[in-house]
Amino acid sequence: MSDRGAPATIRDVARRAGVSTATVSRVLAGIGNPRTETADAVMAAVVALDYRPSAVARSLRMRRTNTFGLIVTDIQNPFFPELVQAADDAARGVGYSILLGSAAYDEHRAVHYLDLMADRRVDGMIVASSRVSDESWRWLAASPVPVVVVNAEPANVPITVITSDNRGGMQLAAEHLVGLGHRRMAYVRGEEGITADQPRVEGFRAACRAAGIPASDIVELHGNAQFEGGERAVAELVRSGLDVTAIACHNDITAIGALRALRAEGVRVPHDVSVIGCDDIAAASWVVPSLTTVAQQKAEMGRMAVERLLAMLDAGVGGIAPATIRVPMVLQVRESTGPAPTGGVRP
Amino acid sequence: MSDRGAPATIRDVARRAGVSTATVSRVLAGIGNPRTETADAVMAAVVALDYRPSAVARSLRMRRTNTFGLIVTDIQNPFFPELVQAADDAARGVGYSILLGSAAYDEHRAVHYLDLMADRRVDGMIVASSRVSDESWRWLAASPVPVVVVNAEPANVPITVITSDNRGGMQLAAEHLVGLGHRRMAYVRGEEGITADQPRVEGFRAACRAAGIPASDIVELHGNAQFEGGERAVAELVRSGLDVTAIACHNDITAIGALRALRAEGVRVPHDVSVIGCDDIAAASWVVPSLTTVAQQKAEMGRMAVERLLAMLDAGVGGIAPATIRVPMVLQVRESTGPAPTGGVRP
DNA sequence: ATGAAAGCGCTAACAA
DNA sequence: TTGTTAGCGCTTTCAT
Repeated sequence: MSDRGAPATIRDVARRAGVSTATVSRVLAGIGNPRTETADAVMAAVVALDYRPSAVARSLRMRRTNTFGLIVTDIQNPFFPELVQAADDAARGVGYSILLGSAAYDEHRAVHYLDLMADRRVDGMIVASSRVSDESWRWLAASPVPVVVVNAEPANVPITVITSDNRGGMQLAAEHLVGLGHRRMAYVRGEEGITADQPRVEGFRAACRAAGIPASDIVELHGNAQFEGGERAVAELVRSGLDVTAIACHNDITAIGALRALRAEGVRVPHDVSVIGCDDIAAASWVVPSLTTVAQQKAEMGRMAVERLLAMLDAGVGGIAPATIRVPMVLQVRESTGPAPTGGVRP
Repeated sequence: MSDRGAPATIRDVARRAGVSTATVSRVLAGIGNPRTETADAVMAAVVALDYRPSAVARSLRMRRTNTFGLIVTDIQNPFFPELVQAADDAARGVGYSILLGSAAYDEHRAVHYLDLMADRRVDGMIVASSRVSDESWRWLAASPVPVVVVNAEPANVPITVITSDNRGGMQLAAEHLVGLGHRRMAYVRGEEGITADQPRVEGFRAACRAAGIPASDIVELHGNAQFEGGERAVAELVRSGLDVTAIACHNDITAIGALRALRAEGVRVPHDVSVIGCDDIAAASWVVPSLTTVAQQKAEMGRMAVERLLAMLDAGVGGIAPATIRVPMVLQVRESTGPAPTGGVRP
């Protein structure tokens, strides 16, 4: 066998096969026309020694690591795992791996991973985190390694961005509700300053306006993009006696919090009030009633990010100009939305 | 500035500072007593060139990568992200990074990552996936790099294992239900062959037996550790008219499926029937009623796995004997369990 | 078709 | 205190 402490090196293989290291390298890479005899000897030695070429040494020599860095806002946020999986699939398919960093909503950690990935000489980076300082965005944009930003939109920085069409998505949501006859509605916003917050609420309002609904008929509530935020905001709304027939939420987690608050207050969904979310996380189809939502195409975005990176690598320096790609969202109708009741909230 | 194509190397720094590369290396590593003058010159050059030591070159030279591989069954399964985050936190704290692989329930992919991580010369591996062949387990156990297995129990292989006390956990669940007066109960099992399935159902039955409940009062149903499995199994149970006052489920996702089926059939939880899950995923507190469950200490396990790896590294070859560490589970009482009704399922 | 040798960027003896 | 030098394991000219 092999494993006597240190792993076998290419020299061990060469010696055992009675050839030079160059030949071993060539045979393994499928370069040139080695004599069958030679190739066989090499392969035999490889098997006998359980030889695995060191990716470390190869990276040093080749000046590429075949690795992409991927930084996400928070791997515990159910939005990200699907993106990560898709990116990894796409990368694996072309011989790349993903080095993952979860910033856990902390800017310092995001910076830590930025540094880490630079140190590790990743061949490209995907930054799917909005918790990044302007300074870091500029640093990234100026970096010689290809960078793709996902679901964040650094202002005034020339960098490639792939993002869901948040505005268009929430327009879809509003149109869906309006189509069901809703006119007096509430909108629970996400956290202040979060990238998607502004475009989403704007899209919602724009579609309402287009439908002839006065802006004053839309009441804005403040959530925090978390379960508790949605729960609290909607509980207060109900207790304050405001009568709306539909509630749109910044994201699914907020909407699920809203569902719970409505349930607690004895408001039936969708009979009395309709609820719509955004993102389409797994739990959206688990809750009762299951949540109508506008889905982000997470897998698609993960795949696109990797493909873009590969294209940039392929094109070399300055080959591909930074662009912003807006991925459409798609309406996912489930049980939590229905026709507007003719009376008020509590018939 | 710096970024003129290739990143600065230690030689660039040395030249600019007017010293040798060895001195740069020492100053940066804080070794020896460099003259202030020298140190200053080096640091100045480092800053000027935005020099970042190449982790690749360092790894080659040091024969360690400061990286741990972590393979999970499926990053999209809500159980894993918390484990991953905790492992990463623990690793980062001591200068290590985590190279993540999500096997997506596919044995081939698991093997792919095993190979990948061996090629990358990770300093240790955490395998949190039960979808690994016996052959791979043996290969891992024989590997010179430290390995810790999480939540899987390879048979007859000397390897370090950290696992939740599944048996004890489900005993807690049974005791909780029995304490509430339940005697006729159902248990929805997980997928056949899944590691935790057997111990969990055994623990449940053992506690029931200890409470004097005849085995025939416990009806076993077959799920698949997914939402649909729980939903289907429980829907059939209700329609077949079997009257139980409590349903224990292999995991939370199954239990959430069960909740939905009960709701659809008009069975009230916990008034008519109590439901208890296992794992404690985030969605357990989002559903209505929120789910009583037995929590796995995922973060704790992630942390322990890294600590163990570090200890093994520290101890050197054969320093620490393989052991199986069983982490206790903890009962998390929420809304889905309550006193057994005096009548049958439908009062 | 194959081998010798240089070198990727770093660290660690060993010298001075 | 600092410099010189020899690799770590691989790929790739350039010879042969």
